[in-house]
Amino acid sequence: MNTREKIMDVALHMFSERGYEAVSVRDICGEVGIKESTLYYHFKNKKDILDSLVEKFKSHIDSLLRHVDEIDADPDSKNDEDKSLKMMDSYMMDSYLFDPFCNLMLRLMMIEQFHNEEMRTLYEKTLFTDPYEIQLNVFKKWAETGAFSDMDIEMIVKDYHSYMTMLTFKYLLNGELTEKRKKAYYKEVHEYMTRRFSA
Amino acid sequence: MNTREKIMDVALHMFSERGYEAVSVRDICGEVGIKESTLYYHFKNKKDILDSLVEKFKSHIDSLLRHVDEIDADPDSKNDEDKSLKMMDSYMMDSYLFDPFCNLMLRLMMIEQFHNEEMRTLYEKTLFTDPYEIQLNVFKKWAETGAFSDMDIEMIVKDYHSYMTMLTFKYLLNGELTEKRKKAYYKEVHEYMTRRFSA
Amino acid sequence: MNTREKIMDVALHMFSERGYEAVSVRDICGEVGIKESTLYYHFKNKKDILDSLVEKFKSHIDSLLRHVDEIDADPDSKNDEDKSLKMMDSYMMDSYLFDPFCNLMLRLMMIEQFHNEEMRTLYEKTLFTDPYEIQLNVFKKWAETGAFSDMDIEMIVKDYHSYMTMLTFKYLLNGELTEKRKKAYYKEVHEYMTRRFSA
Amino acid sequence: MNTREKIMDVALHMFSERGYEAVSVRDICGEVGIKESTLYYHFKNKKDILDSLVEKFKSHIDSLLRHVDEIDADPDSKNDEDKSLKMMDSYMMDSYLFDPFCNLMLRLMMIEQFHNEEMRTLYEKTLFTDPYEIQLNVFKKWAETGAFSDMDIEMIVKDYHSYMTMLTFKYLLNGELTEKRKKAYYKEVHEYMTRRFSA
DNA sequence: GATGAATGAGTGTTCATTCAT
DNA sequence: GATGAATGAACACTCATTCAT
Repeated sequence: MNTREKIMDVALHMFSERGYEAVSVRDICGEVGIKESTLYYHFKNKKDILDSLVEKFKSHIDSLLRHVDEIDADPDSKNDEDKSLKMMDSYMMDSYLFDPFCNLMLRLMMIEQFHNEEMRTLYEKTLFTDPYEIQLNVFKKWAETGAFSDMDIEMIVKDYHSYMTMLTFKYLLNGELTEKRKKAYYKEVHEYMTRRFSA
Repeated sequence: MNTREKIMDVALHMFSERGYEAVSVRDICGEVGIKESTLYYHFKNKKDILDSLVEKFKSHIDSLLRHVDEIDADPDSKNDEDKSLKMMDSYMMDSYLFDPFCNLMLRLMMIEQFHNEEMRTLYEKTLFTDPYEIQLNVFKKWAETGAFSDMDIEMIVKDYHSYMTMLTFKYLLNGELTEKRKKAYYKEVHEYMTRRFSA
Repeated sequence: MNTREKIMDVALHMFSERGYEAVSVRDICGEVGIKESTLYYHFKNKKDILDSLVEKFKSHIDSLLRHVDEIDADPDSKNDEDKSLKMMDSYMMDSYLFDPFCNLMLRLMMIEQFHNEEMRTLYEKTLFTDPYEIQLNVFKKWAETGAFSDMDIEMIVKDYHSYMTMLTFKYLLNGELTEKRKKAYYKEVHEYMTRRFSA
Repeated sequence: MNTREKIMDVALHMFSERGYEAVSVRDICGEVGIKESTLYYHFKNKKDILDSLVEKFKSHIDSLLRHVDEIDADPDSKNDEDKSLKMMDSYMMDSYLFDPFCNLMLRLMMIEQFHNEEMRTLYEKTLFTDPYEIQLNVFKKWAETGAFSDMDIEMIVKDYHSYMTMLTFKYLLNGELTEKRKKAYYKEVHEYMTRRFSA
């Protein structure tokens, strides 16, 4: 990890805990182990660090969304209930929420959304709009296997989406992201899946 | 509204939008229309404003929880499906979330919870623990009318709780709390209630 | 002299010697004997000090120009060659150029005029336009005594004006304004006056 | 123009507009199109750029003064009133004042003279002492043609000198050196020459 | 109740300069 | 010849706070 990456890493950890404004350039540099003047060789100003993080996050989720489409298009996944479930889990958990970078970005967005229009847009898209869209697609594929009728899909997805969203806020965007919290989240997800879709 | 109350009001609006640290004593005084030295007549220091807000919030929700118990204990509400539903609505909407003071406090807690233990505790209690507890009680009372079997209650409450929580984050703790967002929230609540509990 | 006036005084001395940009707020405060934060109680920012100086200078020369008009209108000064001469001297020396505040402001304007439109306008007005105008008026009054024909006035004033301007730049806006330089200026003025207008 | 010359050229333009201290090494390099570290290959430090400019200026005026002497010594120019006039014009206009390099150096000296002894010495010499000396010599040569008596020379030169000095400050060391200003200067010079010396 | 004046510590940022490559 | 990366010192300015009035 070069200096520029180190700065972004440290900054994200601090921003996502205390908020952008409350973190000083001094704080970041102290943790990275460089002088403040050095930071300004790598970034135009403090805002530029935030912008770079947002840019990185955007390309992260772009490649993620592309990846999700590819999985959907995978012929092997058809007629396979299990795979669909795994896709959904893995989509939510591994990529958006469990990935350290994305998880911290989501926290940062939660903090900043109240006074930063760009952050709010991204926050809504990332936590509400995109997940619902993806989940809807997954369930539609699943329905093609005859698992449930088309008529029920919207309701099923809405329930599923709200349950996952609640768990996300409760376990993954709250306190530190410990293994314990991840497990608790994982356990509740599977309880829900079993209750609703197995048997 | 006297000066002390004005300070708290202005501070809350600013804190809940930009976070405690990012708001300066200067900002608050400028908006209130007093000199900074005057603020220190009314509050020991900046932290004291935050503490006073938290104290006010705590007594707010205490009286609220007492109020909820009273309603539950109201003999007229028994055997009355409709009233139970209204209680639930009114609990969520009028008190916790629609009340301007509480809504702003919840936003502040969302922002501060990541680095302030006291705020996190309050945040979890107010948005996850307490609501679930209350909702569980309401559904238990409702079940006594024979509306649904005891076995289903936990699942029903969990689904209900997650749906309301998701809607809260999506509509009431996101952007400015406009009438439009309130209406959208209200509409989705009623759609859910109808789908699940009527007929 | 209160703190605000002290700041302006010290700032002017420094600005007029090293230029506005080259003088730091630290420099000024160090000389005044206050902390930098105190300066910002009295002035909005560094530029505000400069603006206040310019404002003070403008009202200075405004009252000066009014004063000059009054002298012109003084009935006792008519038909009195000597008085006219003294008026001219006193106008140039006592007010614009010898007055410590104005002299330093002129130096500051000399320095800043090359990159500051407002300063350039003031510089041209104060050193070229206004003096010529005043001198022309004085000579016109003088001509009414029959001292010289109307036809010659323009030439006489132009010569006089250029001589005084040169002496100003050579003696009063060059190096420190010492008594020695004042005397040298004074001497050359009188040599010129004698050569041109006596006998 | 090689890099070293480019740096000096850009630096002079900036120094003469905003003053030495107010111009940063960054500013210069940005305009030249090199990195700051590169500048230190060509110059020891920032001061070295200024010193090099001063050195260049000194050799400029040295060769200029030699050139003036040569013209004086030119046998063809004797007994030729017109040529004398042209000499004077060309001395003032073409060399010292109209030449872009010298003009900018004079501006820089005007700015720096108040706090830099070396600059002040050069400023006085270049704008007051040398011109007067040269003008005196020119008029002496001219007087040898019988154009005017020796007794008047000093007065004539003083008047001429002060007029030219005033015009220099008014037109050539004020604002940007545009063609318009050059023309205005030129016109006033010729008006003066005609008024004083023709017919 | 409120304010004018002050302050030490801290804010983000720019400065001229160095040095290995 | 030129640059990428770094730095200590300085920059203008804001911070929460104090205290006499």
